[in-house]
Formats: sequence, structure tokens, C-alpha cells
Amino acid sequence: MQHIVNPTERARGDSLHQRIRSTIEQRILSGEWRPGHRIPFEHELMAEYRCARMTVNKALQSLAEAGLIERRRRAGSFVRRPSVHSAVLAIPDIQAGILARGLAYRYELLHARRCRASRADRETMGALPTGTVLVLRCRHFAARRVFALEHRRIMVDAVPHIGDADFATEPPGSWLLRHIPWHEAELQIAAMNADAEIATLLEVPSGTACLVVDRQTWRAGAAITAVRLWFPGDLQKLVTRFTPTSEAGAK
Amino acid sequence: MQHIVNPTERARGDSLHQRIRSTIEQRILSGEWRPGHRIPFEHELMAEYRCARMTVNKALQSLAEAGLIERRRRAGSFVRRPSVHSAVLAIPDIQAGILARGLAYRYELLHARRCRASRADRETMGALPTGTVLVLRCRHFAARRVFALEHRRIMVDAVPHIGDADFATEPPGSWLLRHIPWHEAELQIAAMNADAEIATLLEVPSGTACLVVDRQTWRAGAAITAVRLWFPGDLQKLVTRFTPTSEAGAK
DNA sequence: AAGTGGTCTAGACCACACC
DNA sequence: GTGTGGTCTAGACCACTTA
Repeated sequence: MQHIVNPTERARGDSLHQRIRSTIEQRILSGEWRPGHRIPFEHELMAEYRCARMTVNKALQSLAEAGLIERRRRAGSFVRRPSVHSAVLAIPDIQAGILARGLAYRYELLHARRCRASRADRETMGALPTGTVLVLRCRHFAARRVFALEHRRIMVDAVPHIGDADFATEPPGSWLLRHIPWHEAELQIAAMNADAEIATLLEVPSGTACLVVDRQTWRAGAAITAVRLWFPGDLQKLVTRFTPTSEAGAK
Repeated sequence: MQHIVNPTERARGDSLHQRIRSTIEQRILSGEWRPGHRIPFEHELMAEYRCARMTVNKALQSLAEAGLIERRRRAGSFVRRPSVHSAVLAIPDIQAGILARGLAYRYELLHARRCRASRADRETMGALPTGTVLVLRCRHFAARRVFALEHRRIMVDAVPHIGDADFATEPPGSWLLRHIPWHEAELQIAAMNADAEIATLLEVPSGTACLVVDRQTWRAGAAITAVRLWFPGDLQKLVTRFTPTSEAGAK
């Protein structure tokens, strides 16, 4: 019942569909099967591995979801031609990220006030005209150095129990993650020179290159928060490991 | 045979396992089911949707792969607590990205020479001591402005037919993507001030904040290329849309 | 018209974790 | 032990696409 697997193409994970997947994946990654190459049909793989169609189907669907192959009815499955590099960036919660590096973490609230939603809030986030916005400015420290400067706007009406939050002691990002655990977000990453004010707050020379991350967050279509984080360029690097993909794998 | 689906929880995609998946996903994203909440058992969902176990299994496996739930034998499936934000960054090929924006693209090779692998090549990329490295420096233009400056090292011995490439006319990234379509890579994103030399080449004032992307590429464990790209900070923004995840969904 | 993949069924055995 | 999820089978019907 077992298919004889060449030791060099042996994969971690013992289930048959994982072995089939890995075998094909390695042929693609090694360049043995180039873009456009037709993968064996499901019925051919069934015969090769002596298994049910559901098993090879699971392997091929998994490769299709990963963007390595394209499946076309009546035609077969084909190795895709990668066009964009799709990188999975891990962006940890700031506090957790600093602690994970073994550094001391400190948080400081600089400023907090409530006001009416601005025109920008309405236009970029779809906030209600009558909505109230909580505007926060705070700093994150890693081992006594300023690690990040945070400008945040929270749509008060969309966040239940926000009155219970004490942002003098808890970073708003952490509080929100605890209370609105799942959400959708949009991210922009850019490089900007620190002006005099930003430089003072980050305790770096004026003009220092900073990594600027803008993030907007929604839940069920309703805007929750918008935040801009300034990182001194030498302190924060975003690192990731990936494989190219053909088209957006994410929906 | 059909389960009666509430119109508000109706999903795109008509297959049953997609509907089951979407229904559960919306309960999680809306906050109705908070982290730690136990999803109904597979046999309960079978009864609710009057379908086979494979069908609910496919829906739950898909949610587990997406990082929204955690599955534990004997215990059940539970909504996960997100800890890191995992963003899928789309990083297009430079030429394709500029053309996609409707801008004119131009490429210029500044410098090319072959030399022995340096100590850094060996240490950071695992290049062979006797290996030859092709060192390139080039610029990418979008509508007459300098869009990016590229420093690249290619491990000549690992890339067949590289002698056929004409990097005076074709950007090395495009040539490599055509000839080594699938690979693994590691990416670092940082912000740096342009020094005098970089600023001159980018045609921006000295000290301008730049987005610096370092990428190293392997195929089947063998180093292919390492590249550093400098983007003027105001020109290139990396944009992405995502949902938080619990732990690394990528392997 | 034919043959592919997409989906689904109604079973089954097993590993594992918890009791 | 007991019950969960993990995996697999041997069928089946259908939609779609392409030859």
C-alpha cells in the first residue's frame, strides 16, 4: 500500500498527502519542473502512489493555495510563473517584541485627549461625522532607549468598554489586542526623516532616517483605530523569510 | 440536504465547506466568539449542516491553516489568541511594478565586475571559498526620476547560463526571475540616511531617508544572489492588508 | 464530446490526549 | 477507556473548459 519514496525526496511529516505535496514542491523549487510544466493528472498520481483521489487532491489543493501551481479544469495542473514576491511579515506587538529580545520594556503616555472626528478620520477611515476620537501619543522604551513613538487615534464609539482602559499604564496597542483580538488591517511602510519635534521625542539627531509604519484597523467594516509608529531606523528592522508567489494568495 | 443559511452570514463562494468556513470566520472576526471559545465539534457541525465529516473537516482545517483556530485532539477546536500581526507583503519585480503604475521604466547598468567570493559572502550566504561572484550596481528609473539603486552580488557558479545574460540591457532581477523562477529568500527592511555617494546616485539631497531592502536568495540550499535596494523614502511605500495570526502560519 | 478538477458521501482505522 | 481530530478509501455527480 505504501509508495516507495526515494530517500532524497523524503519529507518531514508522515502523512501521505504531505509526502506527495513535498515531492512535487521540491521538483518545482529545484527547477526540475519549470513554470508551465504540467503536473501529472490526479488519476496518474493515484496510480503512482496507489491511493484514493482525495489524497492526491489534498496535496494538489495545498500547492495551489500556496501559489506554486495553477489548476485548470479539463487542462490539468501547471507550475506557475512567479511574478511578485509575497513576503509574510511578522509584526509583533511592541511590548511582546521587546520582551522577547530579552530587553527591559517601559511605556510612557505623553498626551491624551478626546475630540470630534476630523475630516481626515471620516475620509480615510470612514468614521462617523458625529463620532468621538481618542487621540493618544506615547513612547515605548527598550532598555532605556526610545524604541518607538506612537501617534494613535481610536474611534471611541466602535470600541466597547474603552472607558475602562487606563492608557497611562497600559499601551493602547496591547489593550486593543486584548479587547478586539481579531480584526482586519491595512499597513504602509515608509522611510521618513525625523523633523525637530519627532527627533526630540525619539532622542535622536534631527533628520535621522526612521521607519514609519501606518496601520489602520477595522472590525466588521467599522473603523477601530489608526496608528503611526516611528522607529529610529537603526533600531527596528522588519525581517521575513519567503518564497515567491504568482498572484495574491491572500484574499 | 441544504443547510438553511442566515442571509447575513451568507458567504461568497457556493461550496458548502466555504460557507461553513465563512460562517465561523465571521463569528470570530466579529468578536462573537472570543479567543478560547470552543468551536462546535465536527460531529456537531455535521448534524447542523447535515453533511459528511470530510466537509466540516475541510472547513476547520482551512481555519486552522489561516491561524484563526487551534485544533487539539480529544479536546476540540478553539479560537486562537492573536499575538503577532502577520502581514503578507507583495513585493513586485521593480520593472513590473513601475509599468503597472503606468510610468515609463528605464534601466541603467552602472558597474559590473567579477571577483572571488569575499569573506562576507561565505559567512552570510554560505558561498564556496573558491566561488566567483558577479558584482553589479544599477539604477531603475520611473518617469525620469531615480526609483531605486541596486547593489547585487550573484554567485556565478550556482546560476547556469549566466554567461548568456546581458545585464547592460536587462535588469538582473528580471533575468534571475526568468531563469531561477522559484527560490527561497530572506528579507530585511530598514530605514537609512543616504550618504553623499548614495544621494548622488539617487539624485536626492544627502541625508534623505531611504527605505533599504536587503534580500538574499537560495535555491535548494545553495546561495544564488544577495541584493540591497535603496528607495528614496517618499517614492516607495510597501502596502499590505492583513489579519492578525497567532503563531507563524508559514513554515 | 470528453476529460479535467471541485465537491461531497458514508463509511473506516488510528494516534493522541485526557480521564 | 473514551472521544477528539488526522487521515484515508472507493465510490459519485457536477461544472467547466478545452480540444
